[in-house]
Amino acid sequence: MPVARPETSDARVIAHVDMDCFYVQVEQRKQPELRGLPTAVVQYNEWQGGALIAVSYEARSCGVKRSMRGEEAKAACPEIQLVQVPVARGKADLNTYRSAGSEVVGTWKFLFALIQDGDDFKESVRDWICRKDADRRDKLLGCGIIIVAELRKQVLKETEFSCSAGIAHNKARSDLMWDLCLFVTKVINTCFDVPCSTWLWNIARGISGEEVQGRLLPKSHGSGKTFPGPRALRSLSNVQHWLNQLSEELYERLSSDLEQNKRIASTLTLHASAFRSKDSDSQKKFPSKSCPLRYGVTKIQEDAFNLFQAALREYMGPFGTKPQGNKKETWRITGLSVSASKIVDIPSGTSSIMRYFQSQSTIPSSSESGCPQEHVAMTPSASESCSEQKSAETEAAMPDKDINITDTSADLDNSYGNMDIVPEKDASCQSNEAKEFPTQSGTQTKTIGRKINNSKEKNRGMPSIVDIFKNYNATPQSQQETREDSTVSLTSNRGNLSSSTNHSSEVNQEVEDRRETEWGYKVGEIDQSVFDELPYEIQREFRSFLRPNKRPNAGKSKGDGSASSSIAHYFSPLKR
DNA sequence: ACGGCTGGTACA
DNA sequence: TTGTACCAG
Repeated sequence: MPVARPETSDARVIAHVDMDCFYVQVEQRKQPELRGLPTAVVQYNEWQGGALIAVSYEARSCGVKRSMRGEEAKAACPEIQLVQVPVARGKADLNTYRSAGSEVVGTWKFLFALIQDGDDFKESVRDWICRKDADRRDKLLGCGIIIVAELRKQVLKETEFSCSAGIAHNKARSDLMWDLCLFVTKVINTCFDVPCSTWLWNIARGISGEEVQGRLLPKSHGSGKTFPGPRALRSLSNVQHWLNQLSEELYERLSSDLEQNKRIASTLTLHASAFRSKDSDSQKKFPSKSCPLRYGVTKIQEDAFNLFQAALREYMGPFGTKPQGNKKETWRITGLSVSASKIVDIPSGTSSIMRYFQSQSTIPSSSESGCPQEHVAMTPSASESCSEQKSAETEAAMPDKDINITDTSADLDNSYGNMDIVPEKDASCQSNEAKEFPTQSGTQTKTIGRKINNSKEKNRGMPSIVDIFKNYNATPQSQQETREDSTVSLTSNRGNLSSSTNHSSEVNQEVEDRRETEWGYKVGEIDQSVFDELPYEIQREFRSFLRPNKRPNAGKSKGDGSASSSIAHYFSPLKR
């Protein structure tokens, strides 16, 4: 983080949008009678009422906090409504919240529609962006404000979820930081090196050129569970049971990702936490282990268990293997998690997944360690790490032979669907595909990686929100004559979504009634409902752009109107 | 060794 | 590349 990037002269507009106590909102949408009540989402409830993981604003005002247990929350706020996270496979199941999150992201498509009509948008902002009577940077913020106001309204309309947002010229917050500024100035020379000092100095003043990294999808998936106190696992078979559960969930999510996003993960990692009951360094960390990820439930289960055993041996050192070594030097597992990472796009286009895999398939280098699947049956000592089995790397991006489909007309979904159903046998090393590519595994693996990366370039789906703002250029021109050039450009070479407008939501019906177009308006025609959402000082600013002689409506907004700067703005939760 | 589960970054 | 540590919500 301490990369002191200079702020560019080019003004940016950066918005931070944050879903309000999201899990609570998801539950309240499911049970509307909970709306407006102090509510919290709780994970498990057997021990002290479970752990709070989301707290509604009403409950927060009673002093309920996220780290509390359910019973604590009841004590602080007796009328609080506690909703439990679903449980699947004996563990918390967050999938409803994940898909609700995807819903939210899905609503952003209206922004891309906006981009498609970029010319209209340019036209509409041109008039005011060039005006002389306000600071250009503030005008840019104003533009961002409108976009974000629309976005929040759209999210609310399509999902019923409210969100809050902040807008600034950079990623660092730049207001309400005076104390920090003073503090930093005080300590800046005490204990920081030069790069760190300059970073601190700038951040405290809201100066940052750090860029926004755009991404719509997660970089990894994980499934984990803790086994606190007396629940700690003490037998291999119990560990295996839980690894099976976790692996199932992980595979389910990998499958969804493959189906919905056409992505595959290539690395499987096992994390565990443990302690040793008797003496010595019981602080010792349980090592993480990873290996190439092979698609298939039982494959992930097997690999995860093998990784665990390899890690366990390392953890226990000489004691673990020999029961007679030291009496009762035994382990307890207090946490397990399996995760999948290094997720890459696969080409969608016309080819099926299978065709892709087949074209990429390589021999799993029987030269060295034989069939890559052998480790499944290996004893712990013999399997000393899947990760050392280079041959298995090529397996990473390749589903089992037994799910390969010779019918090349098979489409993505069908071939993927078979993965789950077909019983997994050890794939032999003599598959036809394998023999076609007698290359060294390492080389081949790199090739796969490269191809996948290339495919990423041409195969991205929707543009990210960052792409939007990247192309959001306003050229600082000396007005008047150069008016043609002083436009806000909102274009994308990728956007290809249709711009349909949904007028059916009853929630915002009265809003819709007042509102005809998405983005065709001029500033003077800004949707009143959007306008009303703006902080008071921003409304005033806008009015000064538009009707310099008119006085703003007083008392419309909760703001006190005293703020003189619009450097950073914050929107309160949108009312339903 | 109850702040669970999930995801991210930075670093060696 | 793998493994570790730490952070945030």
